[in-house]
Parts: sequence; structure tokens; C-alpha cells
Amino acid sequence: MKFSESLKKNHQFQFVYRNGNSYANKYLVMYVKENGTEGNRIGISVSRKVGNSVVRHRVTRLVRESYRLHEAIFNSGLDIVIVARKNAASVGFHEIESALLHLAKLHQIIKVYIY
RNA sequence: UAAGUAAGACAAAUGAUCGCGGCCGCGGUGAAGACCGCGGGUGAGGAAAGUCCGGGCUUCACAGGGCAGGAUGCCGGAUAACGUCCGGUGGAGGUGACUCCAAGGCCAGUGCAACAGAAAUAUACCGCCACACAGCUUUGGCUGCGGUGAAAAGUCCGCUCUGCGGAUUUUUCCGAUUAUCUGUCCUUUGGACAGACGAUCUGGUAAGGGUGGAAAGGCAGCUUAAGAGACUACCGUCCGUCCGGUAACGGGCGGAGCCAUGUAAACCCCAUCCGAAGCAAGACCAAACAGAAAGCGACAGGCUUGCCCGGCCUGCUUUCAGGUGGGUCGCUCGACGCGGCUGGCAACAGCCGUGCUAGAUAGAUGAUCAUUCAAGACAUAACCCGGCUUACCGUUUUGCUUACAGG
Repeated sequence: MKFSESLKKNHQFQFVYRNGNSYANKYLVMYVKENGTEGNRIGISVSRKVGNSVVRHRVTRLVRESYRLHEAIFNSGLDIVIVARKNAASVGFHEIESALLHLAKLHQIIKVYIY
């Protein structure tokens, strides 16, 4: 991804959980915290409650792909943690994509194009 | 053709666009580690799963001995090894192809066996039979039953103990049944009802008996009062011997009338095998750093496989404070895949040719669109192999079996 890295360490996740703002909908939970750098850092968390290994990998990929395709319209300088909920295991790409954009809109971190 | 059985193969496909991890090449930036761009090629499974066995590899430990502990369990072979595989033996199931088996030892010892049943490792409760006795008799014989009954007395047991409850024995009473007799009724053999009278001891037996997983080999005969391996034939069991087989075992012959249930996935006995921990193993490089206090102490402490003997080492432990948690290797060429030949019934082994087929490190395979169909199940490598077990939408190949039809 051109502008983004991923969150790797557990303490980075914990920092965002404690200090960031969160919104949730049916499929996802999103935590956002400014990190004071140029780019965004994104972390995706899928617990074992969601499903077995195959299901968790698929959900992770769907979320990452959704972010990647809309990376350009996100604001910069943010740590974003996206947690998948149990319902996310049974839906396709378009539902995940719209859920991600919905949460981003609630956080007001995407550029809204007025045309 | 249908049903079945055994052994395999595949695990949606194709195209376009966007995107990701290694690798190779070229180019650029930079002192370097590296980073960026372009191109090429490559990128999960039959179970990658469960982590249940076995091995390689690594580190630690290891003179040695003993005791524990664990695993396996018909025989032979294969293998690096196995609890796996192959071939056989025995047993069970199936018409069959074929499948299944925790398949050593209860004649070492100990334990357990609910319920049912008269009786559970040994039993006479019923039944059958005999002698005697009693009753009746047509002089042939027939019958001799036993109740969650009542009362009294005795014995034993339990409890909330000067009583209550339970079990059992004896006596008396009551009742039912049966044989005989008498009376009445019904059409007869005969039956129904009412009344009268009488009514047990001893021994033999293991053939039969609603149980049970199991009842002292099975079945038939002979014998007998009734019966019984008491005796006999066949089958089974055990012992001996001969033959075949490497062996498990099989077959023949002879002998023993057969002292005795099941359970060893109960303890246990016997035989064989087993050092521990695991790639977060471990090796190297770089960076950073700071110690302090208390306690124990050579009759101590630590390491030695779980314990002991024995052996080795000399400081050790706790608390508080602080630093690093970055990179490289291990990491994929291997008991490897494919094809052929040879040996072997086979598992497998040897030789020749050929191929290189993920290597991430928070973790890469995805998304969108279109088309097709049988409409897509289970399930994501994490050091590597050999197995086992479990999950699974389906498609398909070959051999064989049974049934039907045709030739």
C-alpha cells in the first residue's frame, strides 16, 4: 500500500484501544488515533470467535482490500484499528467495503467530494 | 444394466483489470545497511486440521547400577523408526467380491460379578424316584397341598432402646387344594354345588425348571427305581507323539471321561522397547547496560532423567531498579517427485534416466467484472519427513462379486 504501513506490535494495538475513538456497526469496529506522522498505520484484528483459520484470513483480506481501494480518500497521520465482529464471517466484499466507508464517515476521516 | 466391494486420480474452470510474499535480471538513489521502479518466472492441502505415535535435526545431560514410570502384545517380514505397512495363522460377519479383531497369561496371586434366579463357584427350592408311614379303595392303585392369614411362645437382628420394627422356628386356629365317601342338580362319558373325613418323614438324583454374560463339555444311545461320562459312538477339550510349516498353526495316531464361570480396555504376571526438552530448538552479528539491598552458606547450595546410590561444580536465592527484545543463519536437495529396468506374492529394496516444485515472520494466494457447468464441501504451510485419526460438496478410472437380460 502506497501511503500506509501496518500495526504490528501488541502494545501499538493497546495504545489505540486505550486512547482512540471508536465507532461500530453490524460487521466492524473501528478505532482511530492520530499518530503524528505523515502516513497512516492500519491494524486488523480478527479473533477466533469469528471462525477458523480460513475464515479469519478471508475476513482480513477483505478488510485490507477495502482499505487499499479507497486509500487515497483517507486523511493522513492516523492509526486505525479495525476489529471484525462475528457477523463479518458470512458476508462478501461489498458489505465489508460499505461498512468500512460508513465507519470512516462517522469518524470524519475521509475526504468528502462535493460535486 | 443395477446393486455392491477393493484400490487409485481430481478438488470448479477460463479471460480481463487492480493488488500481495519470495526468487532472478536490468536500471536508479545512497558512504553503507538498504530503498524505489520495470520485466520475467513462481507461490498451500488431501487432509496443510487434531497434535495421537515414530524418526531426522538441535541443545542439555550422560562412567555405571538399582527402583519406579510409560508404551506395545498371534507369527514372519518391510523400514531410519513406529502403535504404521505387507504377507500369513486363528476367530467373527457377509450368498459373494471382501471386511473387521487390544488376538500373550485368570492352572502365579489378589479383586469384582448389579439385577434376576432355588442356587454364582457352588446349591437340593420345585420336580423325578425309592423305602417306610397315614388316609381312601373297586385290592389295580390313588393321594399326602401350603397362604404377603391370625394368635401365643422362643431365637436372632436393627433402631430414635423398660418399647417398636423386621427375619425365622414351634404350637394352636383359620383357609384353599386334592383323594375318597355322602347328598342334590344337569341328557351320557362326566361335570357343578354342598357336607363329612384324612393328609409326612428319611434317602437317592443332577435328566427337566419363566433367570442369567456364565448353571460343573454338547448330542444321541445304553443302563437305571429315577438318574448321572457311571458306560459307549461322534463332535469339542486337554495330554503325548509323528508329519508338514522359519513360525503362529494345521493334519494324523494314541491316551485321559474331562476338578470346574466370566472379567487382565481390574490390579497384576511374562516378553520386548524407551535419557529429556523442543526451531520460541539452537548458532552468529550488532546495539544497549548499573547496579543496590536482604537472606542462606562448606554439617551448605546447585546440576546430574522421576527417586536413590554414585558422580560433577562453587557461590547461590529472593526483592527492587535498569537495558535489550534488531538482523543473519537454521530454512528447505529431501529416508524428494516422475519414468523405466531388476529382485520380491507383497510392503519394499537396488540401479539408470530426468526434474527442482512456497519459505512468510504478525505472517503473502485476495478483490471486482464477465462466461460456462455438475453450482463449488472440509479446510490455510510455519524446521522437515513416515504414519494414524477425524472432517468433507462432488466428479472420475480400473479390477472383482452378486442378480437380471442378451449372445
